[in-house]
Amino acid sequence: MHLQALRVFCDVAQARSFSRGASSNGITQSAASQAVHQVEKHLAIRLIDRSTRPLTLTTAGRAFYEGCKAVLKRYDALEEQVRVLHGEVEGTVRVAAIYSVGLHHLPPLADQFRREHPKADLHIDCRHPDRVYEAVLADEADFGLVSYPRHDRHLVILESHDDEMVLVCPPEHALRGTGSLAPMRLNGQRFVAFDRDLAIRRATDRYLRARGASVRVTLEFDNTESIKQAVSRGAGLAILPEPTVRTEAERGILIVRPLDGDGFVRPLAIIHRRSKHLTRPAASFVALLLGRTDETTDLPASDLEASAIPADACPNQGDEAVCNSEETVKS
Amino acid sequence: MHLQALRVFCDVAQARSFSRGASSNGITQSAASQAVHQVEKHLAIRLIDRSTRPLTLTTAGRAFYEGCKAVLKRYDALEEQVRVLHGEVEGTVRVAAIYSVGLHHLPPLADQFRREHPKADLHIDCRHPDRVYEAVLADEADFGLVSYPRHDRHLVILESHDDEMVLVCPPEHALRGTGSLAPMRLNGQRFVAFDRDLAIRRATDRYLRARGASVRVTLEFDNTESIKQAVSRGAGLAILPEPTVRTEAERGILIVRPLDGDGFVRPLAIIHRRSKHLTRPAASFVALLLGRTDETTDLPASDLEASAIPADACPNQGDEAVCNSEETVKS
DNA sequence: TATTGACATTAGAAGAATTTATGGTAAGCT
DNA sequence: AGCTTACCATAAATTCTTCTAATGTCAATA
Repeated sequence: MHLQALRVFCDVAQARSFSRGASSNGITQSAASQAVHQVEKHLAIRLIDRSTRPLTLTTAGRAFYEGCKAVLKRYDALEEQVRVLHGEVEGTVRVAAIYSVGLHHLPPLADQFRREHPKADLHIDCRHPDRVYEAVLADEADFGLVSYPRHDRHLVILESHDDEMVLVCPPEHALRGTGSLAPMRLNGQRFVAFDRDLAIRRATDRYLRARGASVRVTLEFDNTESIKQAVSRGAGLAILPEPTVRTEAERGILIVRPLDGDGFVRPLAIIHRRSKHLTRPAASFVALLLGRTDETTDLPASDLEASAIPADACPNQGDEAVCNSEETVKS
Repeated sequence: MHLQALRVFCDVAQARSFSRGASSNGITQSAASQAVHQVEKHLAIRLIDRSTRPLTLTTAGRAFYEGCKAVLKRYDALEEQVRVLHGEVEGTVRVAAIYSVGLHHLPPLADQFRREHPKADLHIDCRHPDRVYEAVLADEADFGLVSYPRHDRHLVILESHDDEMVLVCPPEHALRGTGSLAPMRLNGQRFVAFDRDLAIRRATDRYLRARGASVRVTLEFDNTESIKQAVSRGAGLAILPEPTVRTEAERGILIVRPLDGDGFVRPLAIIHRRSKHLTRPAASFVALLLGRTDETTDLPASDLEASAIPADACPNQGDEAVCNSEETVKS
């Protein structure tokens, strides 16, 4: 039995999808299908019911999924432990991240990584998404953190988790309030949006159009920070990844409301060059990002008592940089 | 990473030998060497120090070994749990075992198996070693339990644990006593031995000869039970596998003394046809024999509170059947 | 009913694991 | 020391796997 196959099964089970489970592991849907079939054949037990449309786990599948998750976590923690014990994780890690990820997702994980691997040198560059791809392809970064990953023959894409997209408005706005909001109610509102050439903008437009909400885009930026600033100054509403506005929501600077219905999310991914193997410390950091490190391990909890270790995993990506003019989206 | 590779590493580490570790997994020494190299390469850490003769584990190797053992145990328990949950372990298991194993090693394990898999039908046939091979080759048994396994193109050999060989004498004998005994002191003694065509006899002769003990063989049998009987009646001394004389030792019927120095052991093995895949219940029983089932699992300890579950693993094999005449072995 | 999205299946190519055969080295023996 | 034995590494050839790419099939939905 291949550990990789178990990993694929777990990711498929968690994502409730072969395609997404495959992406998380940087393989094709076909390979994931075959891998899971292999596991099922080995056990001679059907683990997944494919006859329904999002797939569901059988009873045995659920049990195996839970157990597998635990086994894999234990094994990953073991590898990490042995490496640390051997003082193996040293060297430089160069990460290229889109602004929002670098600002909001990475800091706590970077801290944890630096604590656990004092000998490793972690460099994080925050850039425009296009520059992230360039940096990875040019081998100026060991790997990159992006959202809405673009496929490229020279890249391997490891899909990470999704950020929930939420409505953001100023505290005095008519739509302030609590609880979730029907997307339709955004019809006719003024909006601050991402640049039109960013994937997140296209996804947002598609989302609003599909739900019959036509908004007037009054400002465009290529980064979340500028959008938040504009929103807080009353330039309009915005739809942003939840982690990027958590602080402002807690402080009452901005009002944040979830959107009704099926989650509108921003998929985050790790990208790296297909040919190149990750260095040891880079692999360790990727494992941390993918939540493959056991934060709740029962090993001697040596040196991390004071700090809050984030319970959820990894990286996500925003888009960012310049301010444009006004425009109406036929949503 | 292949679970099989981790298993090989663990067996190699435990056996302190690549060859034996390989045998435990039914692969060649070369394959074991390459598998361990692969693990080391993956971790980029040396786990085993080969420069010394029984090989030793490095510090990292020890840590990884302990962790691996736990992970594998957890995984094996998981597979078993899922199978039981799915009611998969049913059908007939036909085991062919040499007399001593069938009498002394199997009973508690058979009980445990029947308890855990009520739907499975377990048949155990105790036979002369040659008949065990015949039964397995003729597909009359799913697998066989033998000692001193013979290689055969059509068989896969899974080496199990070793039985310690001990000196057995009647309570009134001059060599009675406690503590271990120097083999040399057996020089000139009368002996009850196994048949000359049994591997265990040849191993015993070789052992005694190498240590300069020449004994007079007065009786020969092809099974341990007859030898014990003869010894208790004063026909001479014998060297037998420890588990086969434990009861008599406890009851004071026979005196049992370990032999000095490096262990003289009887290697036990599971044999099965190379081509044929084991049935599900057969595979479960083999897993139990190989100690790959987690007796100390923290799963709901359902129904096994009253019985003593043996802490050590599996099968072993004796040799047996007819009585011969007298003879002196130039040891 | 046609469409879309998602999984299965197949074939061929690339890659990995295993065996056989061989060579080198440590331990123990004479 | 020199020999012998046991043991592990390595190379080469073979056999098995696993991957991707292309295509087929089916459930959910408009």
